[in-house]
Amino acid sequence: MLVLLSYFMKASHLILGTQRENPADAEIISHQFMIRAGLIRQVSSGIYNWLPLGKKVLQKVENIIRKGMNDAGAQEILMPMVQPASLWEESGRIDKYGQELLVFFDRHENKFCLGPTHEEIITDLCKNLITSYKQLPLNLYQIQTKFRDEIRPRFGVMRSREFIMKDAYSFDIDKEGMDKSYSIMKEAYIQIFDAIGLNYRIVKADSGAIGGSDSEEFHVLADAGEDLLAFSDKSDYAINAELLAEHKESKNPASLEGMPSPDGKGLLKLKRGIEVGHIFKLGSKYSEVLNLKIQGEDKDIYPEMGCYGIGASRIVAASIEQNYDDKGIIWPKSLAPFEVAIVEVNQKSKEEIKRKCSEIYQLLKDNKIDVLWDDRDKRPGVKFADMEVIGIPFTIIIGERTIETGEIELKERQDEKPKLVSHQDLVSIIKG
RNA sequence: CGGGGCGUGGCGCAGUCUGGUAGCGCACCACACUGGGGGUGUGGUGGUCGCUGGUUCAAAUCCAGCCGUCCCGACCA
Repeated sequence: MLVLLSYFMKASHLILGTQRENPADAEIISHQFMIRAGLIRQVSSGIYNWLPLGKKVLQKVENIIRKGMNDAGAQEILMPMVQPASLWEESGRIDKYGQELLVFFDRHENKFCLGPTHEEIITDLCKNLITSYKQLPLNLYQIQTKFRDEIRPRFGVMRSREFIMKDAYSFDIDKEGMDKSYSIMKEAYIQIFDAIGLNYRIVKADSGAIGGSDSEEFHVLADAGEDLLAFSDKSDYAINAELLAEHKESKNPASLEGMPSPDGKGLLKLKRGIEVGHIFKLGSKYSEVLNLKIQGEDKDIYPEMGCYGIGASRIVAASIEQNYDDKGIIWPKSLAPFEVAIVEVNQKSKEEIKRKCSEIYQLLKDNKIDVLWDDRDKRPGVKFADMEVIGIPFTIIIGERTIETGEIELKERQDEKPKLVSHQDLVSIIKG
């Protein structure tokens, strides 16, 4: 019996955690809907619990990233969240990161910090792991919780202190190799963000505190974005507006609108974006300062490194900022916590309704479709509203109206009314 | 760190000015009705009013200090 219950993904057994009212302290859309749809609950400023539905979405993001990285030849590892501060002293970044680095002491009075990023750890790891140039090129990545003690965390998981990030690090014998690793990662990122299915852009970026030369950012376009991006209306020139403003000296980014594009083609247009990915060429900065030296063909070399981040938890919020309506979240199919919901209407009056739900549920399961069966003893309006705020792409409605006809009512998230489809077509329509 | 809010059951709020038995809506539990867009009724559960100290016969309410949290700014991915 227990096996049977857990096998069925029924709403009556699932912690949905939906709320009818907006929490008072959530300002932006994604934060409001993430709480109302039962994805997250706040623990402390910039620190969140991920509830079952939120965790499911997050896992979908992670798996798309994982596949893209593996396909590109990167190897997954897991590094510790707790790092000895001595490594940060060695790299000289303990001061540069400053208060954003959360420092503490263990019982032996040794100084540690919570990892905001892992250049130090991975470089140190490779000192023992990589001994010959023949092992290069190499790309190692992890998907893990990061902690940055933000001055002002805000907007839910958009700018939180604790967040889930994929970070990858490449090692090459020379600059040409690094350039190649960088382009492979850029290509992998394009595949990953295409697979997620959000509207995004790649822009030139500032390499900031991470250091290094070339760097590009991947932005999900959304009005709530914290970054301003500048595009040429005639070419594919695109840059983080803040960086361009710096080059132009003391211009504020918003004033760039309508100015000539620096590549000489067309005029600049501005759009807001949420940074969800960032790729850097680091060079030998970290390998030198942390003394990662490996044997080359004829002499020792410091590997040329690159690092590549994707904000997994931020993507969840960014997706919502880009796709929502007054009823709630609208997920792309790639991220939806369930692909389809079955809403059981008027369930008490007829035994056939329950039987029909069970039959459809089984059909979908057999076709590997991720389905939620809303079997709760609630009024239809409540169920519809919940499925809509959660943002499930399809809803199948099973009730007295169609129980006799054999047809199935299928409603897409953004449609007002359901369509009647045949039993045979159901699976192919949902699979799209 | 500067400026501005807010802290009262899980959520949204009233009550604070003017001290006198902690309230409302939603959610939750039970029963009945209801049953295709957040339904109705009856009866319930649940709160040291952020914390500490002070004033007072009496403090959610007045005073002081502290803490938490949100927004704007500086900063940052």
